[in-house]
Amino acid sequence: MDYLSSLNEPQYEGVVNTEGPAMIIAGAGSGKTRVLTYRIAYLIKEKGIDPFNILSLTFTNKAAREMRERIESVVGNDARNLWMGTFHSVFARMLRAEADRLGYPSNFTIYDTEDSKSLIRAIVKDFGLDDKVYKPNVVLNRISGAKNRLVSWQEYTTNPLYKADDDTAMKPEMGRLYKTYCQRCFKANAMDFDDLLFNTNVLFRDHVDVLNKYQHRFKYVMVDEFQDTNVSQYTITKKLASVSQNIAVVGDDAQSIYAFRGANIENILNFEKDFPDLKIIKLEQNYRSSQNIVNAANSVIDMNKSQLKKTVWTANDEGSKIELIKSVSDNEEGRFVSSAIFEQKAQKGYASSDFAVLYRTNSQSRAIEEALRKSGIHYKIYGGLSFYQRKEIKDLLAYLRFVINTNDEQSFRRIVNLPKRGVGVASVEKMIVAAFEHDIPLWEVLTNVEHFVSGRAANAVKDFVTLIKSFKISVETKDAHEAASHIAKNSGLIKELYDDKTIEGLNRYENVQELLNAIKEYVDTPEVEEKGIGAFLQEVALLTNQDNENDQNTDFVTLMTIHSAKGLEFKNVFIVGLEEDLFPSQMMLSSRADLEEERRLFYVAITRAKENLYFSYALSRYRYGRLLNCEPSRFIEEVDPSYLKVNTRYGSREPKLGQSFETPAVSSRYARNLVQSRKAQTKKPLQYHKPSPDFKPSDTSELQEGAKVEHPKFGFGKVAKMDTDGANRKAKVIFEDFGEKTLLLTFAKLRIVE
DNA sequence: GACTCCGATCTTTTT
DNA sequence: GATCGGAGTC
Repeated sequence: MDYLSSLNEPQYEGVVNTEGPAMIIAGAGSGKTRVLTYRIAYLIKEKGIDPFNILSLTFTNKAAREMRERIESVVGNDARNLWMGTFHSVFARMLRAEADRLGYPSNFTIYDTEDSKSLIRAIVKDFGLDDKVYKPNVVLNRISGAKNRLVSWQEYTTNPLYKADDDTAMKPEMGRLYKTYCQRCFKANAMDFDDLLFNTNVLFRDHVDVLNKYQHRFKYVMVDEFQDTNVSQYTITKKLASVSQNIAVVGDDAQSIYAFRGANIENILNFEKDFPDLKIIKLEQNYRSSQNIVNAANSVIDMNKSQLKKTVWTANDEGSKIELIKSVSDNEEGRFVSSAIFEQKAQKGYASSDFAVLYRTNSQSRAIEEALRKSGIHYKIYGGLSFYQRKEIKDLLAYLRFVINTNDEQSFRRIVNLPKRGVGVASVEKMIVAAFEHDIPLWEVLTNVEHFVSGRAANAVKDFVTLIKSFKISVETKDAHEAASHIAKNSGLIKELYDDKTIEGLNRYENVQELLNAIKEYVDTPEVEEKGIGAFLQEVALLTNQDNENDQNTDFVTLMTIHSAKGLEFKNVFIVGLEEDLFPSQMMLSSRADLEEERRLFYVAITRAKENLYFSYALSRYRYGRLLNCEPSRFIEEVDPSYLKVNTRYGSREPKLGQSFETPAVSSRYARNLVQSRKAQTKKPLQYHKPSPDFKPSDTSELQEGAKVEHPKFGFGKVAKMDTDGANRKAKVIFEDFGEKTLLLTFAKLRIVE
């Protein structure tokens, strides 16, 4: 019990109140991770609960790993059987076991965001829609938003509310895209990230016996960062806990910064409704930061209307005031930050690792990075492209994925002509369309390719199929590392990279070797029971950034976005780029709710600091290759001036405190500059047809072959062939200027000329 | 089918 | 400024 003695009163309550529903509202720096880990340790050690019956959910792999380590340090080996992980990894595992209930094979592929977007791009093209209107990003966000709110495509396409919404947004085909996207994922035996949660909900809804099984298995459920859960995630946990009622959620509404990806603060209110016997525990004492920092943070978050009542306080020293640094340019800002770090290290004996520079967008790291490098201060940038998103890594993984699941459309597209074997885009489209038209698996098309594609391409595909078949054999007989090495070598990927003697080529070659090493490491891990490629892919699909911990030098300044700094703390923190339109972000200013999310982000940034905090802004900054004028952020003046002081050592002119900066509501100099520079861009050649002045789409239900039609974008053409694909009627039209196009008549706006 | 050039786009992020 | 996809050319 000695580990419990270090807790304060509410923390102790949070640990020992294990029976019945509990909500722990944990202010910044109040020791919430500690409460969660001790709670699990308490369950195992003091209450004798089998770790097998405990489920603990987090949002990042890193958080899960850290928590597991901390629990292991208290309870030892018992922690091994805990179900602990991210929502996605835990329920992906569950779905693999129960996949047949949903009509999926257990070796289903997980599509990452890139796969999803590329599939959407393909569908938009198939439908003959304008990809300027239906941007992959926008479409995916819409689909993702629907799934996260548990709106199926069936509901989406029948509920007039969504239709009306999409019509106003001038995107009337969104429902169709959603439907087709789901169907094609299903056909490819693939789930995207949102499906992992959505389908878990479907599983629990339609298969009560499965739900029952897991309800009885998970007698204790815990959710970290509860403010970041979306409806889909919340519904899963609610259902799992509805029998035992032993559910504890931990979160802080003031630190909710992921609404943009579907997180729903309302869950906190719903939780009180769904579990009326709820015990609410508030952790309000901050152990992390100085009084000045805590007070300044409070003064900022008080500006937000929507928040739960909570008073974060600290018994720590008053500390020094926040220093405000003003610079002329982003480069000067970088120099000021690096010299401030240099001075502080020399004067106060800080290490480099005591400093963090936090910014709103990844692109801001450039100026800081340059300055630090010139001063010889070690630094590490977090974020940006992760190892598993690199092209060469995705290529090899696509081979592995395709060998495991030969209906994986996205992997197929990636590798069928890599290295070049003479299969062009046209043939690929033909084969994928054929799989749909005949309603057969993609692999069946490939093994009978001569019926669908002719000539050289067909022979190339035959060789490809033979190659994949040989890979299948090696996957069945070898462990993951041997099989992956075999595939990397015999696919020709390695050779292609090896032959590329440029620096980037060398890098790519090394990256592939590194991936193979990682697979070797995976195979050699004693706890891993399944050593095959399939098992490895399951692991890796849900992995992302913060993996490579093979850094020897541990003394470095941390550079990261505020989003990735959540959950971390540093002695000294610089918040840079405090400029209107950058932070708060221009994109976020369209609604009050969004401004409040930006403000919470600012709050998160402030509360990372333990001892010293610096605000910095520049009067000009390069963005998108253009030098733009900047105005100080409204957030600076929202901080109570009594906690601020101007740093007079830096900056050419003194910024004034307590005086309104006159921040414009929405449109600002940046926006104006951008609009003007867009206008100034040179003439854009008119490529597409201009519809006739009397253009009005005709009723195409009676459209005949041979009819002459006008398309608003492609101009005049003649209908060559009519076709049906399920419920969809298609017309193959040969346009005078744009050649052959297949149009979906349900969408295409056509005027029948004669 | 492969290569090259042009131009549109660009938040935050985890999975 | 850098990247990526599409269109145009051989």
